Amino acid sequence: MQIYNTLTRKKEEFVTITEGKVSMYTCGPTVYHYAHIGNLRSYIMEDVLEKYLRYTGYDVKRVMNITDVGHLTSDGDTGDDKMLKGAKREHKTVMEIAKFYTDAFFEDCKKLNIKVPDVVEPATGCIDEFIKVISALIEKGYAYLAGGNVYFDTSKLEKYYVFNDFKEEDLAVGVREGVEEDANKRNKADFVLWFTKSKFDDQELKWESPWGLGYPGWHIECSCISMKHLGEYLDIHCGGIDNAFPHHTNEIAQSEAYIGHKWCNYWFHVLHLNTNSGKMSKSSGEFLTVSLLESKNYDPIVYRFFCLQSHYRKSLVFSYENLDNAAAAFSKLAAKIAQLLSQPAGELDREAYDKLRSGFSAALDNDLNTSLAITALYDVLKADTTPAVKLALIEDFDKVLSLSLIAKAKELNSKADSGEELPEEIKELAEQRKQARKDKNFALADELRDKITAMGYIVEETRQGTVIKKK
RNA sequence: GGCGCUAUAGCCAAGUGGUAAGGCAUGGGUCUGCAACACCCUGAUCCCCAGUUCAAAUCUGGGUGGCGCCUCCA
Repeated sequence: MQIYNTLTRKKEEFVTITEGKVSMYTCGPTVYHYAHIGNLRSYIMEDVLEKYLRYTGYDVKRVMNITDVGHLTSDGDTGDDKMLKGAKREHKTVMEIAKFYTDAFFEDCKKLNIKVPDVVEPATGCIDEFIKVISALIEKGYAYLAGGNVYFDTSKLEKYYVFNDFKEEDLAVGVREGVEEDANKRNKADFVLWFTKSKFDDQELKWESPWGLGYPGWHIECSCISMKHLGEYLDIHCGGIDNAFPHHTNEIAQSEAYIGHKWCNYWFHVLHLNTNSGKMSKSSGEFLTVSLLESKNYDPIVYRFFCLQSHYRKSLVFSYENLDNAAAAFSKLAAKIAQLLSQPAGELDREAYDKLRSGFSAALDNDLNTSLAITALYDVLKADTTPAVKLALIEDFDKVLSLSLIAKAKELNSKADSGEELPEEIKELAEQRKQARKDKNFALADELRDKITAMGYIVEETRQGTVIKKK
């Protein structure tokens, strides 16, 4: 499979360190608030990547962290730990907040058919690891103490800016509001490994360390958690594009300084979901969550479908118009499959099956082109072959796409068949309407249809007669 | 200011040198008491300029617009 590697800025053949095995690390969520659907776009695309790797036969071990410490400032916030702020906002303790939003995150994942990674590790569970790695970095001369904090010395590296051709003097320090230059740093690009002193001193979570009571810097957690579970050699590291610098750059710096050799071969970055006014964030604009979409009667899977229709390396604009577009396409797909299910299945033609399947693989082999993979799905539906072949392929594709298409189709069919389960009241109205139509009293028939619709049911005339189903 | 990504029909989007896939929406039609469903038909020379080539949406150079990052936002 070909995959774009941010490290080389090229599409490359994906070759793993150990044949047949993939070690995969994903930057997990911060758990001081709900994830918004832009965050979730990354997790959806990474889920597709993981599932496709498995689909092609790899044995994948995937690790994800949960950031429950160390997020200090944020867009809009001018102080306070974000976790602490969340805790204050909701009158809960920091760990309760973390637990609450971690659960909420995985709830969202479940609704979006995102598989839970093999290992999920909260940062607060790995403090000893952090201390061990930071100590070693100091010993090796890659880190120094200043003003009570431990800093990583980026000048000790041959190449620090691995993703961008930044020149140190071009970095605009403090472009972001609320970010000030730290006078303790020897070099502009140095970053904190361990805090004991910061401008945000009302930290609730602090741990003992050789450098005093404090808490870890933001970047160290991903390096340590990854190495703890996946060892010193990593095949692929995933995350949102905004993490490339400085987060991932710093991860590479500290990891490779620690282990003394190249750490990760492939870097997979998902571009942002934007609104008309720019990047979606937790603090500006409408806070778009999965539950908000649900409250507007969107099936969460429709959002997954929406993401899949685009490519992970393209920024995608979210609007309700675009989501409606996806919703319409999705329900048409489900309806087509529902039709297939009610037909005689016929023979499973192996040749036709293999040919159509190869179209799907070719799409995903090419840098995870999900948009083309969806087209491959449409090709299956249009193909001149038996329902048996089509359904088998749809089921096969769904191991990767995870759109639950067959289940949705079955649901449609069962709704259509479940005339018996309609409330008496509805059945009564339907009977009256049937009689009205027989009498050619269409005004009354329409009135009755409106009544049934108002009660939450849909009335349709099909070739098999009138069908009433729940909305 | 620096660095990077990107620009194809109303919208999502494929395309990696040989004369523009697919989906949604729109419009027209078949079916229907009507509506919906379903089915059929329907649209762009690819941001602009210059160049390379027999041939460019695809390569090169220069513009313009959008997005991201620049030290704790996926």
